[in-house]
Amino acid sequence: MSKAVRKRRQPEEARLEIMQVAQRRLREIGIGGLNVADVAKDCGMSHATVIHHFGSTGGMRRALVDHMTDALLRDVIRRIEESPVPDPPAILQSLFATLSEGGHVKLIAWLSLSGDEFAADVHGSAQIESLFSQLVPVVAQRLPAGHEDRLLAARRIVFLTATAAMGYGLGGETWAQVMGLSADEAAAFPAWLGEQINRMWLPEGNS
Amino acid sequence: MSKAVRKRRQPEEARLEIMQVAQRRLREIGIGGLNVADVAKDCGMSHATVIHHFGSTGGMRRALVDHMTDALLRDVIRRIEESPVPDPPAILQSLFATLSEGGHVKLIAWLSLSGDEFAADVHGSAQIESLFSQLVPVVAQRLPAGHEDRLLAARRIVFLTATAAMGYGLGGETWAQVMGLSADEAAAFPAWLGEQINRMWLPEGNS
DNA sequence: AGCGCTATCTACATTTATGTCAATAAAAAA
DNA sequence: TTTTTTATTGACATAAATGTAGATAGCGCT
Repeated sequence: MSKAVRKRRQPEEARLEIMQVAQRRLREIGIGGLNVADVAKDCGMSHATVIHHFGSTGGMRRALVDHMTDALLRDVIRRIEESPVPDPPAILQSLFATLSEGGHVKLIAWLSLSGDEFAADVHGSAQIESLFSQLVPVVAQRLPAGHEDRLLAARRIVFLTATAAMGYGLGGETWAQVMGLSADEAAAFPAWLGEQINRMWLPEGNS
Repeated sequence: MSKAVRKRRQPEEARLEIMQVAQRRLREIGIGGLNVADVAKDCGMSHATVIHHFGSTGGMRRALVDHMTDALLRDVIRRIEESPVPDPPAILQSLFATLSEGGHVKLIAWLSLSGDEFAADVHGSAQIESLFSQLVPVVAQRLPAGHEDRLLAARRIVFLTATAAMGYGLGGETWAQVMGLSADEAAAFPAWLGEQINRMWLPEGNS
């Protein structure tokens, strides 16, 4: 056995690479892919190095939750901010697209299946709360006077968008297949949902 | 150490008890709760017994996927069948409630995070496909002529109900909190969604 | 060039999880 | 009762994952 050539990184670099590899493995392999040995191998380093940087396997996983939470947050914020300012339909479509994207849904699913393992880790909620507290009024402004409580209605619309996006990202293909939607039709679902939400901007009544 | 008093069960009984305990552990502890040693301890038996009945840890987990898939299927079918026959809103509310319920969402999340581990295990899809192929027309019949393709619209409505339910069950509380919905308001979300879907039965147009 | 720091490595130790086996006991059958 | 069957068990064996420690080598600094 010849001695391995060492690739020495800056600590931040190494941590980042490990996080990226781990995230990819969570997406492609699942939770079973998150052991130090295999993550390290994928990074081309020894598992001792991973432990050096994160202290333990649990440390690595907690760091990954943080990393992915930050990424989710950043994506939501970025996609919302770069959309034309007062255009709720576009904003909601962005939100849907962002949340249903593979990696983010895996994070949510992982958290929901991890018991209390990462209980204290939903930090950043302050940031995202302030984001939504800005977003909700924008949506509310477009609602007609017919709604008795426009703020509540806006919250519900955003909430619907978020839940549908997560469900869509989680088991969308499977359920689409089961209930007879073609792949194309399933892919068109977000746009259709957008239209339906648009209809909520119309006055209520006329049964 | 006194010898343990053995409780001898019928094999079916033992398997069922193990499945129930494992299912509860998946709900309450997460994937980490699905090792033979701890499941066995919760059942009050030795881990060798669990292996005797399922062959291996993987065997136990595969059996659990089957067990929970069957339960999901049974619940969906039962709740739909016991609702007043041609009442789409009630049926969709039932579907939502069933799918968003804790245990079932955990199954879906687990499958989505398990890579190919249970690839060949979505059996029963024949049953559930036939179920939805009956359900969709019932929904479609209530749609107004305004819809160019009522069957497609019905599929989308059912699909929306299913995806929203899963997202709601998966991360509902968290997102509700983040976007400023009170617990009560979040709990009222399914009913609100039902109303919105009802509005889809109204004629389109009048922008 | 020489020095210090530390990221990285290999090799080992430890812990945890899984799987095996022969003995045993509970229940059914004879 | 005796026999047969097999669910159950404890003790052991093995495998897999995690963690530890000392040595080393890459890189910045002087």
